[in-house]
Amino acid sequence: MGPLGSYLPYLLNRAGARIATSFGEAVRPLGATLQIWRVLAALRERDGQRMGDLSATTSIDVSTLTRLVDGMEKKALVARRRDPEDARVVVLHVAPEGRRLTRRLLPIAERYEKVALQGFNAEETEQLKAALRRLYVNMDGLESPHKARG
Amino acid sequence: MGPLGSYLPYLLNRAGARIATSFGEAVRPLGATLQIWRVLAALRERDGQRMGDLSATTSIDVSTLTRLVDGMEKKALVARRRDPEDARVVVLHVAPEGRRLTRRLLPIAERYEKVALQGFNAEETEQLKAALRRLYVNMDGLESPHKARG
DNA sequence: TCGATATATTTGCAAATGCAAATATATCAC
DNA sequence: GTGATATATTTGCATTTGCAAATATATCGA
Repeated sequence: MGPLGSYLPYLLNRAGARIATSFGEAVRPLGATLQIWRVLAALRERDGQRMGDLSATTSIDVSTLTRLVDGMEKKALVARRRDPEDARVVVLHVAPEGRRLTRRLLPIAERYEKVALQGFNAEETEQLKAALRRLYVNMDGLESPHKARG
Repeated sequence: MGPLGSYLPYLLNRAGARIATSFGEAVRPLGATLQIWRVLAALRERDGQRMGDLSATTSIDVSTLTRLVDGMEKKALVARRRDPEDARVVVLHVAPEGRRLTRRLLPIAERYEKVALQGFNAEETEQLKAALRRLYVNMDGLESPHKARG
C-alpha cells in the first residue's frame, strides 16, 4: 500500500473539504455560507420543500438544518410554513431577500465550477461528475445499516 | 444553471463527506478515527515528521492536530519528541501500539478503496484520482491569498 | 549580547456538527 | 374514539473544528 496521498478517501475528502472551505470564504462577504447556498439552490430548484426533503437533497443533517433555517428566517431569506395537509410537516419557501441573494450567489458558484475544473474538457468534466455520483451510491454498501440515506 | 446535484462542489463535498463519515464509523470499533488513521498512515510513510509537516500531508489544521496527538499519545499510539536540532520543533514517532493499530486499519482502508470504486476499472480509477489531485491544485487559484497551503 | 523578527507549536474560544431524546402530529387497530 | 405506533421537526448536549492569540525557541543585525 502506498502513501496517504494515493488513497481515494483521502483525495476525495481533501478536495471536497477544500472546495467547500474556499467557497464558504467566497460567499461570506455576502453574508452567506456554503450551507445557506445549498438550501437556496435546492429551493430554487423546487420551492416549498419540507425540512426532511431539504436535508436529503442538501446532505445537511435535519438538526443542523433546523438551526440553519432559524438563522435564514431571521435574515428574511426564507419563510417556514406549516403544511396544512399534514401539520407535522414544515415547508420552506424562499422570500424576496432570498431570491436576491441567490442571484448574487449564482455567479460565484459558476466561477467556482469553472476554476475548479480548469483544464478539464467537457467530456472529462462529465466523467468526473458521473464518477462522483457513482461513488456516492457505491458507499451505500458500507453505510451502517440503521441510517441509510437516499 | 441546473439543480444542486449538478454542481461540482456539491458532488465533490457530498461524496467526500460521506466516505469520511463512513470510514470513521468503520474504524471506531478499533478505537480509531479517520484523523487518527491519517496521522498513522502519514507516519507509516515517513516516521518522525514534525507537527507542521503532518498538518500539511494530512490536511489537518495544526491546532486540531495538537489535540489529536494529545489523545494519540495518551493511547500510546505515538510519542512526541523534541527535535534536538531545533527545540521549536516537535517530531512524532509511531509507538508499537500505533504500529499494531495501523496493521489493523490497513485492511479496512483497502476495503473502502475497493467498495467505493466498485465498477471502476483501473484506468477509470487512475483518471478519477488524477482528476481529484488536479482539482485540489486548481483551487489554489481561489484560495484567499494569506493562507495558501502546500 | 540585546532587541527585533521569524518560525513552530499550543491554548483560548466561539461556531458548527450530529446523535439521541423530546415534542408534536398523524395513522392504524380495535 | 382510545391507545399504540409511526413520522416530522426541534432541542439538548457533547464533540470537533479552525481562527487568532499566546508561548517558546531561533536567527539575524547591530
